[in-house]
Amino acid sequence: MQYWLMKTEPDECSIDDFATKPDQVIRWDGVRNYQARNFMRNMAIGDEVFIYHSSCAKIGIVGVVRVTRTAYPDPTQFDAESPYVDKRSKPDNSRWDAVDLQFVRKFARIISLDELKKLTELTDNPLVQKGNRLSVIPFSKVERDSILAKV
DNA sequence: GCCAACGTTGGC
DNA sequence: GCCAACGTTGGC
Repeated sequence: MQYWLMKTEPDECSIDDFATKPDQVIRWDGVRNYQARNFMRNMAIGDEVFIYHSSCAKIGIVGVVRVTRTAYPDPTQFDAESPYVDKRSKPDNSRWDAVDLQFVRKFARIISLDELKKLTELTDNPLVQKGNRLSVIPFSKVERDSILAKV
């Protein structure tokens, strides 16, 4: 079992999109950063993923989802209508990947960025470091447990 | 809306 | 391979 965190703008995809359809899987596409993509390629079925709401009024960790399908070519990169289209990516040499995710739980409250910054277990985690833009972040079990203890 | 920090691109 | 220019992220 591995642990991860993924950032999302709740206008695009929020924990409520998962919570309102807990039996459905949601394709997590649109990741266009190589480091984040490589982390996605390391995900396994059943891995836990914290959902983090960014660029919004209430920034922080809002719940947990799990991986139901490991990395596969992100179809939006070939979709001319998609804002995520990448004309340099070819179907026989795909550049970007998606994973499928399913709801696990929504926290009773948001664990805010301010709180996360105060957790000593997270001091070295990119999430709380200034200027970090990584949208898929691996978490150790210690880091993960420190967050669940705050819920 | 601002802007610092960052990743990517492309000319050389 | 270097690095300036550019576009994007994301907190404030």
